[in-house]
Amino acid sequence: MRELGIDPYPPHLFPVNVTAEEIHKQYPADDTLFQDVSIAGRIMSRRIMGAASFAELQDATGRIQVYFKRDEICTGDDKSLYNVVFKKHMDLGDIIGVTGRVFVTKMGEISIHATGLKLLAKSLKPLPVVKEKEGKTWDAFTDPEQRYRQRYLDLIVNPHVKGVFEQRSQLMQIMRNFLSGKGYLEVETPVLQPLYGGASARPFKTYHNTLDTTLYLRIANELYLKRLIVGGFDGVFEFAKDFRNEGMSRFHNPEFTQMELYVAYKDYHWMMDLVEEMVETIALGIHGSTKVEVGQHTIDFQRPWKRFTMFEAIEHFTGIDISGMDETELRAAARQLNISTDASMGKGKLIDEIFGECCEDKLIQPTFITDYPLEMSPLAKKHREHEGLVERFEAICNGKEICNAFSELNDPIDQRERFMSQMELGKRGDDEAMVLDEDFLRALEYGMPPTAGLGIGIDRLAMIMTNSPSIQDVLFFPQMRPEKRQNDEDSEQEE
RNA sequence: GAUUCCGUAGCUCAGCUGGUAGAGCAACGGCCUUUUAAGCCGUGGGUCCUGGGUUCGAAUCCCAGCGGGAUCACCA
Repeated sequence: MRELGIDPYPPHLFPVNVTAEEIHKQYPADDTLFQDVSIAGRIMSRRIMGAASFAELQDATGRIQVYFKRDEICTGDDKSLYNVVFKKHMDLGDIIGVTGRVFVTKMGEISIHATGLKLLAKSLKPLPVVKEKEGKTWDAFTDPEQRYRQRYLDLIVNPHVKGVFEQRSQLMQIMRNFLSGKGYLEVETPVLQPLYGGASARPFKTYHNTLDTTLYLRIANELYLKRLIVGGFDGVFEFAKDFRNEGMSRFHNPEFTQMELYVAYKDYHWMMDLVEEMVETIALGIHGSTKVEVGQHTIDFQRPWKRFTMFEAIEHFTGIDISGMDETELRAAARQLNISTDASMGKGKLIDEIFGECCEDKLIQPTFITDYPLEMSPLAKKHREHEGLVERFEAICNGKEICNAFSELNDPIDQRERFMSQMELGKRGDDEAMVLDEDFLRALEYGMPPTAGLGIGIDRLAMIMTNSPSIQDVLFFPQMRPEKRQNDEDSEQEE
């Protein structure tokens, strides 16, 4: 092509003045429009019939057909632009710029009658060709490994994939507007932390050369946001990438996004109202309805959501009232429900286990589960009425937790004791136990107002809102094993 | 981490109980001035994931490894 004097990667801008979507929306309702268009995109299909051809052009908004006629794009005697450049040297996947006018073909398809054609970027690799007609699809690009590893290809070839990510972006935008609109401040806190905290998980560990110190990638930002509440902000939130060095599944990626929110002078009842309102707003914003199709179910986010205490939920699904049981009785109840237990499990763990086995996956419609065992929640405030419980709730939806929240523990003495018992667990070999954060305790000692806190899994919520069965479908680049072991010897030598 | 299924052309797949590879689309060469999964004629294209083993002979059987999916465990 270079021999023909054509730069396959020209440097100049191409003056686009219209998108495929705009044309489809406004034409032919007003057929005086679009008589001098300039549009750019990728060639997705081509049908050549001698001196005339049709091609489908895909831009960021969609596809539009382009009609090329030899004598229209080559007005002089030199027909090589059509005969040689277009027919021989252009391929599916090439990015081109087209000028022309919009018209409707005999077959009734809105198309662009091209008067000019320019190659903007050559594609050297063949594109998977997906064809569709009447709902049937040929040669779909479906291999999950290739779709995730080469997301760019997936996005080119599978248009609905873009829609999923647009909805994810919309979700975050709505949430951000919702929270900002209430006057809360969006903040940023450290990803690299000398101590990891705010959740029970194994961290990624790294090292800072100049400081000569170990740092951890955050597993949560909770403790930093609460420091900001101590500092006098009434409401702070952060969309936080968190990192947990744990197993992967269709619900878990090593890095994931959580939105955490802390609001002073509120409690967990207040926070439930906020979550309902916020998620309902998101559903309405994305789908125009509180009802969302998810797999086999229709989930309705209309307020108010059902609220159960954990004990009520267990009684509802198993018929067993465990609220007054001691550890031995709980163990017997678990055995009766075919739940395996081991000696290390305390009362709280047993309750949590029973709930997880018998209730969680049955909760399809959004439901708040409240009042968790104290042992499982070292950062939550003790329940105002019930011994052994904390003021905590989770929202369960489609059988999965979508958020976790509590009245935050602001008693520094109680907090220190909770950390101490976590460290006991750590000594007994629980590698997910929390570590004591002396600076956080110091902050609490200055006094933190009563505060309600929330963590909401953005990826999980996006899965529900976009009807995606796997977290990999709502992450552009889900974590995969490295494709090739390159320079194997080099890396071994570095070790 | 455990179990299980899968890995053949650029894409989607076929290849039965072992005889060293096939289709459609894409590509390449032709014909065709409003087609739409365009069509018609012709051509090329594969370390059958990798490495071992069994065998006269392996894409096929066996073992190990790599990669992926699903389920489970841990967790959000």
